[in-house]
Amino acid sequence: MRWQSPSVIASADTSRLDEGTMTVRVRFAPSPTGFLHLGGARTALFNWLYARRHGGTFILRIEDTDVERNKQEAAEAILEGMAWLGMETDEGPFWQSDRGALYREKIQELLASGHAYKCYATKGELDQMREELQAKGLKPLYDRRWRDRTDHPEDTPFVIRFKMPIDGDRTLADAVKGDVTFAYKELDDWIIARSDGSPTYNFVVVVDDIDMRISHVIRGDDHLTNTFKQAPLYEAFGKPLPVFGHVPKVAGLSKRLGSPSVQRYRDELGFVREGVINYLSRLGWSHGDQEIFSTEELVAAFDLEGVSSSPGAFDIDKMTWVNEHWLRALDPADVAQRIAPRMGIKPDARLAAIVEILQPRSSTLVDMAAQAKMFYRDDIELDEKAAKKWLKVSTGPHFDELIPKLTALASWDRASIGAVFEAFCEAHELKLGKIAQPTRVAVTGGSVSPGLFETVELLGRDACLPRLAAARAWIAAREAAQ
RNA sequence: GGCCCGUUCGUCUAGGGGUUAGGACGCCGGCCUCUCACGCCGGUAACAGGGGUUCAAAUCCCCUACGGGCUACCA
Repeated sequence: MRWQSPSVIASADTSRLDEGTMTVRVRFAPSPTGFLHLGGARTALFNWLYARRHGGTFILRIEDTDVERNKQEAAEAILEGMAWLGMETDEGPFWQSDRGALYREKIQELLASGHAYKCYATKGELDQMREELQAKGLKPLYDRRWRDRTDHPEDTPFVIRFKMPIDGDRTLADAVKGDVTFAYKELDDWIIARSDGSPTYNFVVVVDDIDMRISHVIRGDDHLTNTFKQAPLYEAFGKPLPVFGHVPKVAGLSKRLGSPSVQRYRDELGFVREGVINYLSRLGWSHGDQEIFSTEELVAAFDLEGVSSSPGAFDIDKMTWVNEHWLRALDPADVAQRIAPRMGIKPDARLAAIVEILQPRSSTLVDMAAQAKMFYRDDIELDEKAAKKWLKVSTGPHFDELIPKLTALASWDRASIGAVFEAFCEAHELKLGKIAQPTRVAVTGGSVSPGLFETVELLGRDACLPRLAAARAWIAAREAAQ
C-alpha cells in the first residue's frame, strides 16, 4: 500500500484508500481513432480485472469528441474486440458526443464559481508571447493575462481557461508509480473550452469521471502529467480525487505498421482468447512466478501492486507459447467448434477426435486447421523423398501381410489397428518404426504425422486401404524398374 | 530545452540491506519415442555506469547515460 504515505493522504480522498469499504468503479475510455490493439486491450483488461476482483463496476466510455478523427467502424471494432475477449461492460458504452449538454453546464458552473475565466487573447498574440518567452529561455506558458481582468470585449472570440494554482507542489500517490511530485509553476491556465465552445479532452475526462463516479482511474502512463492538470479540477467541483494508477505502455508493438488489432491476432494468426488474455495480463503485471492464469485465476489474483512501473516489450514467441498452453487445455469439442469455420466444415465428433491428437502439436488455430486438412482430403500425393526412403522393395512383403489383416479388421479403431502392427512386429522381431514409417508414408503421403494408429483410425478404412494398395503397387513398380 | 516517469538474463519478470540473484519464453544439449510434436532432465544468459551511506547495496541516496511521456483552441 505504497500510496498511504501521510503527505499524500492530505491531498487525496482518504475514504477511497480503504479497500475494504469502497465501491470500485473503473472505466476504459478509448478514442475510436483506430482498432483495438493489444496495448489498448491490456489497459481495458487491467480495468476489467480490477472491477471483477473487487466486485466493482466496469464502464466503457467512447471518447469521440474529435469528430474529424473518429470512425464509426473503429468504435464497433473496439466493442467487438472486447466482446471476443470476454470483457463485458456493466455500464455503457457511453459516447462523449452525446454528452455536450453536461459539458456546457459544467463549464458555466466553473465560470460562475470563479474557477474559470474567459481569455480573449488571439492566437497571434499567444504565439508572440510564447516566442518571447522562449527567446528568454523560459517555458512557453500562458501568462494568465486575462485571469484577473473584468472587462469583456464585445464580439471578440474567446476561450475559457481554468484557474490553476500558481505555485506550490502537488504530490499524488499513484497506485502503480508511487508518489509523484509536480510543481504547479510548470503548468498554466489551460483551456477547457475552445473558441467554438467545445470542451477539451482534459476537461471532459474529469467531468465524465466525476459524473460516472469513477473510483480508480487505471490508464496509460502517457497521462501521468495530465493528472496534475486534472486534480485541481476535481477540487474546483468539490469532488474527491479518484485513485490513479498509471500503467506503463507496451513497447515493441510495431510502430511503423501500426500495431495489429486483436481481431488480426484472432483471425489471421489464430490465437485463442484464453491465450491472449493470459499473455496480456502477464505483460507488465506479475504474481510471483506464476505464468499460466485462467481468467478466473486472474480475477482472483489481479492487483495494482503487481503492476510493474516500467514498460514491457511485446514478445510474440512468449505469446505463442501461452497460446499453445491454452489450445491444449481447451476441450477438444470446443476447439473443433473454433476451427471448423476456418476449414469450411461442420464440427462433429470426428473433428473433435482429430483436434485431440493435434492439440499437442499445434501453436494456433491456423496451424491446427492446416494440419487437420490432411484428414479431409480425398487423395494424397506421395512425397518423393519420403517414398524413396521408406517404401523400399524389402517392405513389399510386409504390406502383403498387413493389408489383409487390416482389411479383415472388424472394428476400425486405434487399439485394434495397433494390435495388428504390434503382432506383426513381434512375429518378425522388428522395431515398430520399421513398419510404422512405411505405413505412414503410404497413408499420409509424408513421413510426419500424429501417432500412426490414431492417424489410420481417423483417416478411416475407406481412405487407408486403397492408399496402402497404391503404395504396394508403387513398390512393385520400383522393383520392376530395378 | 524544461518538467515527470523509467532502467535485473535477448524478452516477460521474482527479489526491496546479508541469496550460489529465482522462475518463464527463446536458444543449445540429453532422455522418452512409430515420425513430428508433447513431456521430462540439464545448460546458456542479467542487477545501465559512477559516486556515496553501511560491517554489508541489485535493494537506500546523489550524479551521469540511455529510453519514454508531457510541454496544443489533439486525445
